[in-house]
Amino acid sequence: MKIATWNVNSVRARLPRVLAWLEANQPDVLCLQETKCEDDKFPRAEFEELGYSVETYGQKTYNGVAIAARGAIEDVERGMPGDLEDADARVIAAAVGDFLVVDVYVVNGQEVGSPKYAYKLEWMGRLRDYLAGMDLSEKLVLCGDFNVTVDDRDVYDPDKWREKILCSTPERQALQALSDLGLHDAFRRFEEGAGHYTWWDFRTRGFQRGNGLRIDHFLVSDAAIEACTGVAIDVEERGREKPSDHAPVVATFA
DNA sequence: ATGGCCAATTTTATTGGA
Repeated sequence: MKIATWNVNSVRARLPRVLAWLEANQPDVLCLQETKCEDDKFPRAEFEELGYSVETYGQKTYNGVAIAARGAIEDVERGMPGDLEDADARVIAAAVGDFLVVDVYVVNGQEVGSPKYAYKLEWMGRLRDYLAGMDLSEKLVLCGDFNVTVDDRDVYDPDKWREKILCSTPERQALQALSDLGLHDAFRRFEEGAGHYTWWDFRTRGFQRGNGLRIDHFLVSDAAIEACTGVAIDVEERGREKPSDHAPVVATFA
């Protein structure tokens, strides 16, 4: 079972890239973030032509998540408890085979101390409560764009980013609270070194300079980590024409 | 120290991203 996560930064703008990537990599499941389109505008037919069914939870312009899978996608849940009527489309959960997949696009937070930062921490707290209600004895895979680095190994210049957005202690604690439920950072099971990133800023030409952050993660249950045989960041995809600012990340399970 | 790029909509600016 190969499960991928990718913040595509608009599924319509990225469609040729996404379809080519699916054909080349053949994951069983692809979790998308920042689809940036309403469900009836999602390019569903193009995914289906490649043999993928799709469940979407989108909105106009911002946010938006979707799960594409070769097999049946069952028990789909959109949003989470505590969401308001017009809540951001940031989480979709479903069963695929014997895996429970939870696809998230965590709030960015803009700047430490800002109203959006407070919203980020509140949202992550609710995500924790939502997950606490799930069956964590199952093979549960929580993946997506968390907009938080786990520790300084995930940051190209930790001193520059000290207590800044994506790296602040409260954000890392909110992420740790998810791990404390019994979820494991699958990437770190296989790689302990620094310098492995999943996002590079367009504005600073971060990719060309090697300035990135690791903010896209797989947090998986005991049963899932036991089955996990590897996690790979597709850095090459980030270097192609008209890329997303995030690279796809692929977790493989026996 | 700052800004750079990219996408969508409110489009010839603005907002948000991280």
